[in-house]
Amino acid sequence: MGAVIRADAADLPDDGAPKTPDRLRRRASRLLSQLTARSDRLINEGLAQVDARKWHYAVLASLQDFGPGSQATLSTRTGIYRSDMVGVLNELTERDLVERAPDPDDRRRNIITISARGRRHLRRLDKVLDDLHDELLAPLSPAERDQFVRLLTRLLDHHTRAA
Amino acid sequence: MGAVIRADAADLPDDGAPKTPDRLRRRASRLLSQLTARSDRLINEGLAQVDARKWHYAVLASLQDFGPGSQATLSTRTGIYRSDMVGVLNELTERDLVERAPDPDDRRRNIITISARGRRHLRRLDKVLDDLHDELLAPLSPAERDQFVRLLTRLLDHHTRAA
DNA sequence: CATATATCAGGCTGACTGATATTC
DNA sequence: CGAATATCAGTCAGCCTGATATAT
Repeated sequence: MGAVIRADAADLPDDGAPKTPDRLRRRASRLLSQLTARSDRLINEGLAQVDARKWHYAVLASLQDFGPGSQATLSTRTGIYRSDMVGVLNELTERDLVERAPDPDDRRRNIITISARGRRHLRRLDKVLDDLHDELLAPLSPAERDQFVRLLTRLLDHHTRAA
Repeated sequence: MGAVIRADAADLPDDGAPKTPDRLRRRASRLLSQLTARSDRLINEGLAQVDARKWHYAVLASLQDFGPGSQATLSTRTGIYRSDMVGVLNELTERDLVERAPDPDDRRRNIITISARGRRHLRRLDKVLDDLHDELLAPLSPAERDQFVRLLTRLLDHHTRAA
């Protein structure tokens, strides 16, 4: 056999294709959104089993760790949009996990307080979330999980401050 | 002064609150979804300036790197849902970036092919995306960016195979 | 007056489900 | 017949904008 005839696309003038065609798999933005989709589904399904949603956790933990606050305060603390906060608090008050009372000093505000039931519920949610995150981060060693969280935090901080 | 009176919440019996109240900031799932929101916005806005969306990139890159394929094939290659693929391909054909032709061998199928214009457009998109990812990953060193991508990939692989 | 707060109505994107007609 | 394909209709959550009424 003489010279091999090479006619496949890989030998045509490079028209922008990388040698290893994994640009689709290596784009951080794509990895992020795909992984987040899985993560969200995992967390949502897990929390649904204890009649909760991730917003519930965010609000309850914020109240427990930083004390009562107005809806606007909670909004910035949790990252939930002010317009979506109403619905979340409706769900939480329905379940008697928080109390929503008008602020006597500033009657524009509501003051949101966590209830005893809310504190109990929060402890439960923290356990559930620990397990779910164990599942989410299963392939990583403890050190790698730390590293991962640190990298995410640095990126997020950069993009929240810069905004 | 005798014994200090400690009455603030930090000294009450621990009711589930960690000593450092950063559970909200440390949950990988929350970091992921918040960072992804920023990332998606960044990418979408950047691509919008060249009349593109991220699905466009996914389809074009998949065609360029793996060759023509049916819509079902593209769907699995890109992660775009079969039901959403129709609309994406409509946008791409409108712009003459791909061609959609019935498969003579199996008339259920359409065969999607990238056009010369599509290849040019893809090169442009790759440059735009390089810049956008530079912005997205700005706070990380090259080694850290690699590490980040590797961690994301391992997690995503784990959760896609397991599914 | 401008500002802040809570609320409501709605848009847009992305992920996903289910049904249907056509073809294999 | 069952299975695959492309298409369409529509749900749902998350993020976000804008308007409004009320109070500061």
